[in-house]
Amino acid sequence: MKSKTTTRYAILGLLSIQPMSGYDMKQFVDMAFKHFWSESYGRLYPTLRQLETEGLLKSRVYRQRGRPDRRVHTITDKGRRELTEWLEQPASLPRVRSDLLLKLFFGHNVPVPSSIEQIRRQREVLETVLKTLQSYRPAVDEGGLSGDQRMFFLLTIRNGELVNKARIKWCDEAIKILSKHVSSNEETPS
Amino acid sequence: MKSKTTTRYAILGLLSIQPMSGYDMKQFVDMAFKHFWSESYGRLYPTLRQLETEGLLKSRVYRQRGRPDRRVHTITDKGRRELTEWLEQPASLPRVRSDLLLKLFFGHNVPVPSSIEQIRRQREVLETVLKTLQSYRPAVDEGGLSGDQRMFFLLTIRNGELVNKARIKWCDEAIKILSKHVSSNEETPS
DNA sequence: CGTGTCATGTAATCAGTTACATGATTCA
DNA sequence: TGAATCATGTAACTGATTACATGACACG
Repeated sequence: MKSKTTTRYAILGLLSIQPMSGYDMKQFVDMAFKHFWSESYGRLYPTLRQLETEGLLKSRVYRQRGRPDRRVHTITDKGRRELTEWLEQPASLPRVRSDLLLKLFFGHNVPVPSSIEQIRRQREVLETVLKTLQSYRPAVDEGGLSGDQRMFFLLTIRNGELVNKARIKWCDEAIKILSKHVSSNEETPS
Repeated sequence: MKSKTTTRYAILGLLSIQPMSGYDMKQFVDMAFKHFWSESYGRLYPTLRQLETEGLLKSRVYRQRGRPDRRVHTITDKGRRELTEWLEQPASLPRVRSDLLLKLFFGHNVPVPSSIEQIRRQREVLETVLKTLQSYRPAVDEGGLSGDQRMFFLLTIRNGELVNKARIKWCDEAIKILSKHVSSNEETPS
């Protein structure tokens, strides 16, 4: 009874690029996939062991001087087959959870400036996210990636750019609308 | 040891609009919050009982002819206080999981037209999501909502519009880039 | 001398979905 | 007659994070 979690395929996908340790994967996901995916050690390591017993990858431990051992994983042919099979399956819609929108929807319970402040804070964070994302571009262009891999990487970055720009634009619109609402209520106080 | 899940506040927020049954909440969330939140009965009903024992809401069962009993919940003052307290806390960034972008990133394992097809399929779904979202606008304008509630509702819809339009725009860009890539490889076959 | 990085892993917990049970009524 | 809607609820499960343990070394 093996459940086919997406973590399995994230791992196999990463190994289809190059051999890696669990630690490497975590670093990579936290950087390159930050705007659309995440993995924790708590899922990564057990899943790696599981994939090895299934024969989808093999691993070897490398001893290092002054550093902990490194277990480097390599994808097998069987692993590649299972990966491409998954890649051909239709993708689902992105799953989104936004407590900001939840809070905004219930904004009638709180002074309007409080909602404005929420959005303003979020806008700031989104701005830094966007900048971080854009800072990867040169590295991707120069880094020793194959032509295809470069293209796919840039496409995911582009997705983050467009979506985050849309979010920021929404913040600006929302702040404007809410601010008008505040000042129009100042003109006619109770 | 009570964990303060967001489901708690989603429930309290809904009850701050009007008294509701668990079933009502599910309907409402599936409609109005679809693009940024979800709740299942499996979490809704137990959390409702929990909130009642904590005194944040009270409930009454209404018998109906030919239909199951309805348990209607009303928020208490204590509930309102806890809700507004949460509303003032800074919101986090939206959590996103997109297996489409994951698959695209690993696209080098699969023929490029397969990736194009993935994006084309997703584009179609996004288009219907967007249309559904926009179809709510008139109902929100006419529906018997207070001025504030109407504004907050429209703001969340607007968010869905902008973000989904950005996603669709990205699909178009990505399809174009990948298609060019395919035809340029046709010109110089191996 | 304390903090951070490298590195793997487990246990506990939290978060969230799915499947099932019940049962009357409405609609095609 | 069979499916869909209304309505509540539980049990089982999957999915995912957090906290902790270990330990050498580098950096300020």
